[in-house]
Amino acid sequence: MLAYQTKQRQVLLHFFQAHIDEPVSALEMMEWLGAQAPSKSAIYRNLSALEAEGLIERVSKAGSRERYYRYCGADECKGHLHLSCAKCGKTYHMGTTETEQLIDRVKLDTGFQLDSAATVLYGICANCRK
Amino acid sequence: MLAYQTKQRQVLLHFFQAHIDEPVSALEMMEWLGAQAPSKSAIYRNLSALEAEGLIERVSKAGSRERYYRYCGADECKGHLHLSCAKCGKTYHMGTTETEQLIDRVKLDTGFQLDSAATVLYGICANCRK
DNA sequence: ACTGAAATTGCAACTCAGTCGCATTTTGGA
DNA sequence: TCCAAAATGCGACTGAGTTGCAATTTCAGT
Repeated sequence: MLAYQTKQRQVLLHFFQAHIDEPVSALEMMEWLGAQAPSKSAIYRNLSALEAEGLIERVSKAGSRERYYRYCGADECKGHLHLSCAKCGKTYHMGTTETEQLIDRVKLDTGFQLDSAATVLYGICANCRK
Repeated sequence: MLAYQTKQRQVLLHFFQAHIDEPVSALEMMEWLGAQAPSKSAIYRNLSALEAEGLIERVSKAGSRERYYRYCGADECKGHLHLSCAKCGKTYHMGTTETEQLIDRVKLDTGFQLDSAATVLYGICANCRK
């Protein structure tokens, strides 16, 4: 009933793990994987499945016609927040301590249990501000 | 060269203003606007233009084939953060004071200048947690 | 308010990312 | 090893979004 461990699924997961924090589209995966890429249908079906399982997450990409996904299953993505610079596009990581403090703050202020893996903070990074 | 004030553009902006914090797609707009809706091309072209101008923003909508946009130009959207509940889908507003404190915290911790209008915090709201 | 160039609209044809049906192959538990 | 459930690959299809172009609208300059 759920999630057979197929070669195609592995290929996609490995690709995501090799591109942590980098939003990727199905077409991009096909291009970079080349001959190793699963069939078009397998890719799209696996992306939907992985999204439903919460292993990857859809992210907005202004202007693009394609769907972009980001890997969220890695330990690197748990326990801290992501900061995405609107200017240079780079993704930064907030420290785990600071993240916990922020989550506690939000919970105290609003009663809201923040999901650090699903949330991305947008703004301008220190480099681009100066 | 930039942004004529056309009836079609107004209709879309008014629609967004009447649906603050509710992500909307082009097809939904057409359906709800009915006869008052601009042509398909005008809608899509205006959505792209408004996005480029920063008046609206694309948001992820899991599983959907359509593009969803959220209005960010309103004063209601400036100066405070949005909290989106992953369970019930409702959007909550963080108080302006709490938002400012949080922005300051992030800047101190990471040097990152948070854009409150562009950022949405995901998690579970107090109601859905109990 | 008249004029005209630039911007926008509406239509219809088109594009192409994503979906679907189905025969074939793979997976993993009994 | 056996086999039913699940996944793959192919190819045809769908439909959200795009584009070319003639007609219309906007708005600054007069």
